[in-house]
Amino acid sequence: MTTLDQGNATRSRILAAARDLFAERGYAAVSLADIAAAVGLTKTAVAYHFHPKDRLAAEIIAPAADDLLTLLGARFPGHREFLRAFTAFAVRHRAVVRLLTEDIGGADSAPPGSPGEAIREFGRELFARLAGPDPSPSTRVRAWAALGAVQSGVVKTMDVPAEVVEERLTAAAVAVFES
Amino acid sequence: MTTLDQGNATRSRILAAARDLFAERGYAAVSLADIAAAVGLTKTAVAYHFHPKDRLAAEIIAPAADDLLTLLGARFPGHREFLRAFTAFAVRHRAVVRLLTEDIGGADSAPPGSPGEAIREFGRELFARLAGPDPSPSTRVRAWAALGAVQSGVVKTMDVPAEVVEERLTAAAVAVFES
DNA sequence: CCTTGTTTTGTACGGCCGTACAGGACGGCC
DNA sequence: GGCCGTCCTGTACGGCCGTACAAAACAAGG
Repeated sequence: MTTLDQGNATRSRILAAARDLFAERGYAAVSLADIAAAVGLTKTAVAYHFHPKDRLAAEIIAPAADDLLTLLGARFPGHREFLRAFTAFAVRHRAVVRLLTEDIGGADSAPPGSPGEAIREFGRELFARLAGPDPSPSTRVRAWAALGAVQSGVVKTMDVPAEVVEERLTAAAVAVFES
Repeated sequence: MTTLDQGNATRSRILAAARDLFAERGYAAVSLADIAAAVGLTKTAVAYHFHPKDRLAAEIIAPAADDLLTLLGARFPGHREFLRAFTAFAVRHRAVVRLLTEDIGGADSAPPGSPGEAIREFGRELFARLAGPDPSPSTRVRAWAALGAVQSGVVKTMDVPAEVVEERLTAAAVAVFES
């Protein structure tokens, strides 16, 4: 805390820029140089603050991951309440939802122990929570469709007010799962 | 056609292997070496047949892109018929749907003229077709949710019989859009 | 047999990535 | 003043990517 925490400010700036870039291009498609250019630094400076690159993703995702963890830990009377809670979560963290679903968890080449491993676990757990144990093929399709509807609806409508998105998507998710 | 079209056979093998690898890992995450290893060749041999790498994606996508084009060219009495046709399309080409939606079209860094450019155009056109001209925020959310439901439902249930998926997903998509 | 064209290999290059390391600039503290 | 920790830069390395190019197998046709 020597230099009046000025470094901590740039840390936040890096974090914000990285979050935006990841949201629109995806994790793997954004290099340290890209982030550095967005903040006006060199890639080495970015690497100095976040070591290794995974820490960037981890730190950006952290709050969302916590929320998701409590969501998975809670119990719900039925699928409606669960879908309501999940949609609220997705809307609240819509800037990072793409990271949690597509990017990092997408490739199955993720080495064990990496953040991608935990994230794919999240996705499967979410599905299992919604579909229940030993789901039928039809239920599996419905569950994935419901999750996909929420994810797509959240990611593609960043400019729409959160309340509108949340309301519409809870209705949509429930409609899918009960179709 | 000198060597009895034996080369054309390996061409197909490469194509099939690449399609599978792309489907499970994504386009950018699969290298020529990976494909070559899957077919038992060197990456140079693969590069000989498909030059440059884009051609692989283009050739794999081609039939689906044609179908999509006719889908976009056709006229439908209402959104139900359109969603039914779109779901049928997605199920029929479910091995490459991921390529058309996530991977190539995902990054906005796609240089003009590349296949990614056309694919993102497809996605926007699809959305515009469903949402109609000058859609309200609510309609936008519903439209993206419906498309996302179909995509997710198709990609995540590769092992489920096509008829089941198609039937369930048309119902789901309609339910979303009418929610 | 010998040439021809296709297919596959081996080797090598340039580019971008994430990372390591040494050093410089700057403020706080003795 | 000297010293130290923080922040940032410059340079460089190794790795993987897609690609280019020369040369080797190889079947087919003269």
